[in-house]
Amino acid sequence: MNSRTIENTIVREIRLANATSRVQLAKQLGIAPSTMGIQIDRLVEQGILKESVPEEWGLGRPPKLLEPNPTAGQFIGVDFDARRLHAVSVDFSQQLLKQHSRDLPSQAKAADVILQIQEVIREVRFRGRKLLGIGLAIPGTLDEEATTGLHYRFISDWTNLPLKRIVQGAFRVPVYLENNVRVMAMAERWFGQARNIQNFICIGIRSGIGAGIFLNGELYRGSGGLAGEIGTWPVCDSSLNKKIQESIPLEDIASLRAILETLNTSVDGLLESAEKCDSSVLKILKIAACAVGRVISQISLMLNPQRIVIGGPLAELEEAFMSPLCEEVQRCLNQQSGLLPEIVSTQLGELAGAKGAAALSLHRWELKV
Amino acid sequence: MNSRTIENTIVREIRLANATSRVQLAKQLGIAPSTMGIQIDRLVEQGILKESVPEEWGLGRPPKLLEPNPTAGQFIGVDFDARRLHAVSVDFSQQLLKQHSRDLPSQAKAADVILQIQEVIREVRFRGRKLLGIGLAIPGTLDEEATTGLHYRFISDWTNLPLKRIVQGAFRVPVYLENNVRVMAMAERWFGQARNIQNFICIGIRSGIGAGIFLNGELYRGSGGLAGEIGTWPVCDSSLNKKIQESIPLEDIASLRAILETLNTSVDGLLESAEKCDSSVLKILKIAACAVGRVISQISLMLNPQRIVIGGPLAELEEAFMSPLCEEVQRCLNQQSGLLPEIVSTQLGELAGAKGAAALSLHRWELKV
DNA sequence: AGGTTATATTTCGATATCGAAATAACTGCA
DNA sequence: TGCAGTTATTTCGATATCGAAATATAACCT
Repeated sequence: MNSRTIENTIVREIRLANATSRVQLAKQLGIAPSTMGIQIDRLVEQGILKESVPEEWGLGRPPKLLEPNPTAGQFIGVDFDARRLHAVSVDFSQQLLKQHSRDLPSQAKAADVILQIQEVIREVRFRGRKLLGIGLAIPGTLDEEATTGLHYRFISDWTNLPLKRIVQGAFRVPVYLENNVRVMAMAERWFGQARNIQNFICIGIRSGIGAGIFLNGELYRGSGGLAGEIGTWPVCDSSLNKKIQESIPLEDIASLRAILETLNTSVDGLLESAEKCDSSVLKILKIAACAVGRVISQISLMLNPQRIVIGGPLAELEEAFMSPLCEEVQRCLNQQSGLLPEIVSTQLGELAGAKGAAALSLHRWELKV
Repeated sequence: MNSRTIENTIVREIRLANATSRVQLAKQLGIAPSTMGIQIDRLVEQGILKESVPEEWGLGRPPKLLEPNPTAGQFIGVDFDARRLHAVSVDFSQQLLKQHSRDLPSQAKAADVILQIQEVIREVRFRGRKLLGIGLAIPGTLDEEATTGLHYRFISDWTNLPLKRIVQGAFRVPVYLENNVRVMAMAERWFGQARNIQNFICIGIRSGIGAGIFLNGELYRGSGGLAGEIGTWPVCDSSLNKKIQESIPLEDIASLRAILETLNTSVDGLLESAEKCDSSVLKILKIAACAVGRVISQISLMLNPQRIVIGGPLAELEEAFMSPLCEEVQRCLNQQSGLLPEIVSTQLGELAGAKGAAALSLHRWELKV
């Protein structure tokens, strides 16, 4: 139990609480106020934390509010899939410094992608702030220790890549990896729709479909790091499609890729025709929404989450996608209202993954001994 | 942070580790060996812990092994459903002291059951050991704080019963409640098939079907305490029964109650004819096993647990039930071997619930300030 | 202005924890 | 028997934490 352990705990707690006082922190962490005073004074002196005065205050001595000191350093986050790559830098208080997005060449090889990742990290790096860490949101599967990318269907030779070692070697700062759906879930938890929610599931619908899972307030990875791989979840509902007798994988009905292929259009084309209420488009979207809704209802039976956050372009389609999805969940759980989760769509936009990846490195960051 | 907090943590750690040394404990809890020495000495002096010598030891000074002192007190556990009630008392080191089982009158009312619970507690109470706590394994649903039984289908007026208050009032010791499938899961975790397993699911197949869930090494309850209520999980598989087009609830295919009703027999009758390989019985059991198997495969996609433990009478039927169940899981997950969980049946017998309930109170027990 | 109430923070002696070195208890070997 | 090697535990001065009381800083009231 390093003496820095408690200091790191304090910094993390301050990040979660936004702005709080010595006494509040002492209570929350079960530490004597006098001790907390000593620790905080040291952190302020080191430039890690910053004091500020509250706007309004009622009775009693007003607290000196504590926040992370923006100038203490910067973190960089990178998010990508087969088509596009996003990077951001944020300061120590998680405010955006620079951002950059670029398309990847179609048929890009793993080696190309890794080079581009390093390029954009240099691109968004902010002069004059010490770089403290890098977070990477990785599509596909990772090994259990989150050091190596195992497999990603949409980049042909993406197999067993020791990404952590490569990027850490290039930039000489701690590098943290996580699956991109889990990064989205962390982003929702830290600054999105799942703040202060202990049990929630973030479902990302893009090329594939995956789930990021927070239970008992903690990210859940599964025993082999494969939790949330619901793309192959078998869906069968004769009411949706009379021809389907056997169940088929969720990803083949409801992923963005499957829908775009069926309709032979682009993401923008899809969103546009959905807005225009094109009936054939609406029908396909409704089938997809119902499939996702049934899976959510089954997940809710098992896990009774408080909230479900839907991510990806389809989540923006209120009428065409989210409504039928919610109705289907309600229909499936009609007998058991206690199990009905709140269902919301993400509000974080396309930089969510990159910001989440930056936040990942920021939350994992630790004061050195 | 009470000074007793660390002592309670030490006692819990010793229970998990069976027999261990001061140095080992210090390492595991991140505490200096010198401090651990002081703490342990005090706990031994208080009669909470006991020292013993290791059987064999290689190089170096042999450790003084530490275990819970049996004479420090006793705990009582009670487990019941609509038909039958089990109670046990265990000493401070979790060894069985007394046990008692009895049938409940059919059509028993809630008030009767509560009286019987108190009776069997008096019955198994061991003279001359201080009673330190009581654990109750409750069928049906509980409120989130685990103080009140909300509903249980098979006892007619079992609604909103403040069981914790009632039993605590009668015996003046801490009383802990938990859903009976979760208690089974805790029993597997502490002294069953799931020792040292961080992520596992215990599926109990009795009158109903429920799941007890351990993730990241902790019991998971869900945001309303309803996690694991998989009885109504929709199962549809046209290969099992051509007539079924719409999905039907898992409990209506695979619960003990459903199977006994279909075959019009008793539990003993079922087990007997399954041993004799009665083909109509085997067919029904295979349908049930496949249904449970499909649900397990879906759960595995989501949660990637390391192990599944099956509880209830059917778990004893190796050929007739467990084999087809495992095959179905394998078939459903064939593409993704990393997701395949180990599937085992419980070995704890009919006292599992009562022993688990006693262990619940024992693990929750704390040194007073 | 001066007192009262309420809340946050600091002060300071008592206690707990740490870390490194010393000691204890064993095996194996000469 | 004596000594080297190994691991567990204890010793002891330095440091950290605690807890209760004192102090600081505000609003509110008369």
